[in-house]
Amino acid sequence: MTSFTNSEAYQVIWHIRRLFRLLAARSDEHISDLGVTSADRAVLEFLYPEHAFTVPELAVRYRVTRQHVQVTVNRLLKRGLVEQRPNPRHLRSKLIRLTSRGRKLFETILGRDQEAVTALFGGLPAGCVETTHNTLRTLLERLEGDPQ
Amino acid sequence: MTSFTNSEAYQVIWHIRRLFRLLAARSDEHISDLGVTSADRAVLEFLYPEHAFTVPELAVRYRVTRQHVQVTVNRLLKRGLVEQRPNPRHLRSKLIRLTSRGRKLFETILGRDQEAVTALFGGLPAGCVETTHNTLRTLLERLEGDPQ
DNA sequence: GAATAATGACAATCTAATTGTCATATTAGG
DNA sequence: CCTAATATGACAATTAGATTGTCATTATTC
Repeated sequence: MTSFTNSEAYQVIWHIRRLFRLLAARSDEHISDLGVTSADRAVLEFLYPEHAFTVPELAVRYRVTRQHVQVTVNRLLKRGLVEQRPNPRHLRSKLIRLTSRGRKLFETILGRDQEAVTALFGGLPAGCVETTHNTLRTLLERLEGDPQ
Repeated sequence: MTSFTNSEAYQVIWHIRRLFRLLAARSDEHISDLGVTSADRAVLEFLYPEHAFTVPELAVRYRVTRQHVQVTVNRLLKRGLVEQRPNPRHLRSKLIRLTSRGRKLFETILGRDQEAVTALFGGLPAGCVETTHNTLRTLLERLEGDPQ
């Protein structure tokens, strides 16, 4: 017998939706001057700091179509923020990873975010943040593990 | 001295982003057969169960442009899911509220969501959900209260 | 070695949302 | 009470992120 109400759980969902919109708006302000779109940013985030994935792999992780990721990755390649590396498991589909420029740029993004995050979370009891983190991670794992 | 790490706080943000995308996809599957878009849904959610707002008021709440809400509300009006009521504070700008059909429809949506939510949250300790709820609400209030 | 599947590229389309504009109605100030 | 400033609704064009569909080519598997 869990004793949280359905409405409480539902509100968590609702808050996630609202927070996303507000955070996205805030975050875009932070990084718009860097010429990085939120799609770019998502890919950079998956690759940071030293991960290497193929385009189709990124698409699976990001849960979008490979075509969409392809366009984003091509844009990042052109800007020299990511690079292709030989893929031992697949001759044609190269591994994508950050260049040092890309890593540096994403660290700039991270730094700005962290500032904002620090301000946003300031004064919250540590336990709350930890519990929230763990709860959200659990939800995420459940949703990701069961991709309908 | 708060003792959560910045990275922990940052992960909360990151999780919110990922959860939003997964939840949105999941939620859209639930309601797509009802002919309700996510914009429709957001408006219905604001009006449920008995709230009445003008279009500009809804736009402020939803943090989108009034033009966008206008289009959505017009669509809902045409479908008979919301209705206009005289506004004591403004002659021209009517109050929008749910019709009984709209309320019923949104309850269907709610019901489906609740099922999914129950499945998703099943087995989580009640305290975690409550703490998460409160933490997210606080973040939301901070972001909403300080609209840049 | 042939059949099947995966990849990259490209085009068209979609949806949620934005910005800009206009006429008109409404409100608030003098 | 009248005028100036503002708010509203309607409409058009555009944007961004993403989808679906298609095609040629390359890999993988049987």
